[in-house]
Amino acid sequence: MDFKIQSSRPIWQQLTEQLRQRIVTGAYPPGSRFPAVRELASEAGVNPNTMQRAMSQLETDELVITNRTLGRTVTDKTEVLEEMRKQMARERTEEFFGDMKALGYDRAEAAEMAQREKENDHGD
Amino acid sequence: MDFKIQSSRPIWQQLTEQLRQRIVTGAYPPGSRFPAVRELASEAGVNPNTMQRAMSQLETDELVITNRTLGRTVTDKTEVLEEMRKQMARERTEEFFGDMKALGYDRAEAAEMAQREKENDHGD
DNA sequence: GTTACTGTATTAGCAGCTTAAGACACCAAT
DNA sequence: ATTGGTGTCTTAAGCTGCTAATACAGTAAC
Repeated sequence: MDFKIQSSRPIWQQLTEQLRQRIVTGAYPPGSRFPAVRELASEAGVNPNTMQRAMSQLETDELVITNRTLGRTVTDKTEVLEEMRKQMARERTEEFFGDMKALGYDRAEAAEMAQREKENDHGD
Repeated sequence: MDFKIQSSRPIWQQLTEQLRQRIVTGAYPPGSRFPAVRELASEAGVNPNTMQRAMSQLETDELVITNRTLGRTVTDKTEVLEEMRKQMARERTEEFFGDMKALGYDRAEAAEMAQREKENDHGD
């Protein structure tokens, strides 16, 4: 799974979001070693400074623990991870309702649309 | 309904989106006079140049017609408006599925989550 | 003709994001 | 002791977005 960057938003914010997703979905297993700044910067094709800024946010979320000279480790508190994952899903869903409301669809109509569209295979 | 601006994205893009939403939902009725650049800039609290940039996008969408010195008019093609509204709704729904997929939810689980969350009243 | 309102264009300056190129302190392995 | 890998910090440069202030051309009302 590559990093997907679009130009309209700050890169470091997009990287933070996608790193968060990788962690809560187990792409970087709980308790395991987290990749180095320079390594992920190379993978994403961005400057190490930019990746550094993205990573520093993960600490605030308590998703990683930083040992100044030893690298980072993914948290091993699986309850925190699962709770964060559910919370992010709820936020996305509320954003969806909010966007649909701006288009004139109430919550029931929005949910119905999701039910209808889920069948249409938009496989990448 | 006020304009809602967040700092992380270009203001003119956010304004364009919200103007589009207003038009397709009939907040500015089909065929009616569209507000002036300086007027909407004042309402949104942004520079006229920024609002100008946002409005110029609406012309590409054929949602407004610009008469160089007479102001702008909302299109009277209601079929275009309704089709655009449905298209925007489908796009939002697909974005929702995409975001949820990144969190480990397939399309069925995402739709189910929308069904479950739609009852919770998050009234503003 | 004068006034007031349109959209549009120009110039300048400021702030934030990103990159580039380093440098430093700390730790582990050899 | 040396080497290599950590996170972190600094400085400079370039780009884009946004604001501010101003100007211009066309139209309508009087």
